Amino acid sequence: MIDFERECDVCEELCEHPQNICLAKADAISDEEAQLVAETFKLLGDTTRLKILHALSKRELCVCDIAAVVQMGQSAVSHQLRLLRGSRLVKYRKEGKMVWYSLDDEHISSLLQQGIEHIRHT
Amino acid sequence: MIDFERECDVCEELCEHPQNICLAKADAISDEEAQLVAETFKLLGDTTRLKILHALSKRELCVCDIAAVVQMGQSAVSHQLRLLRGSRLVKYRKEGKMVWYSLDDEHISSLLQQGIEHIRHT
DNA sequence: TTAATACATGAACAGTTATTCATATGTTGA
DNA sequence: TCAACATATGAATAACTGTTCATGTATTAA
Repeated sequence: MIDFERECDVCEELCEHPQNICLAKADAISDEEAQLVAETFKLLGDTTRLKILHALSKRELCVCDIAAVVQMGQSAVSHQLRLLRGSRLVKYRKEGKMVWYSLDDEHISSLLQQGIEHIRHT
Repeated sequence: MIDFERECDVCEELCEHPQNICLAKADAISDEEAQLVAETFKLLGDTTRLKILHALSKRELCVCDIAAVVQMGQSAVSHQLRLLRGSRLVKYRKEGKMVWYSLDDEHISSLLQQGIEHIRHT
């Protein structure tokens, strides 16, 4: 139970609705969490990466196969894979000179699917 | 049933794995869909917008309340709201000189929640 | 060892994006 | 009609992002 009269430091003046603001602040996500979540969504927010992730959600692929599927240069794909690796959205295993990529968990696959469903129902 | 021997136009040379590529191409999302989905995720991929959407997922808020909650200028918030409006992630209703914003559907709220849960389990 | 292959990476560049500032629009109450 | 207020928006700018090109590393086979 929070005493909003005391808790809230922006509860005066103009159009602002103290109660709303205080309540909203009370259950806002932290800056750090917002940052992390945004970072994840940002990675999903690029056509190339989205196609890569979608392809990987179906099967494990090596880099040059990914490049063939998304029709991009190997370098461009490698750069994107580095970002995806960095945020643990994908994992990889080496086999000789090849590297096989796959999604790191099905959580991602589920997010992806939900995004697709969203645009299909709009 | 697809005849991959005939269907696939990139099934030769180097490291590429014809079967994988052809299968992946077969169930790839279209460029247009990928574009749309990416666009949605891109909107979720910014800290300011994410905070706005998260706040709106709890309750309807007017512009200056949003500005107070996310601690941004009114102008910055308005600009972001325009983007969110444009992709129908939020809806609004006017009441006198104020405008009240809320999420357009709970689909968004659910995506948001899933994103938050993702980073909490990593 | 050497050449070929698969992948990674740094630098550079072009395109995009988020914020700020100034100003415009529209509503309300005096 | 005017002043105050809530919101929207155009322009400018700084920061960021994605691709390409050149090159580097590691692995394999000859």
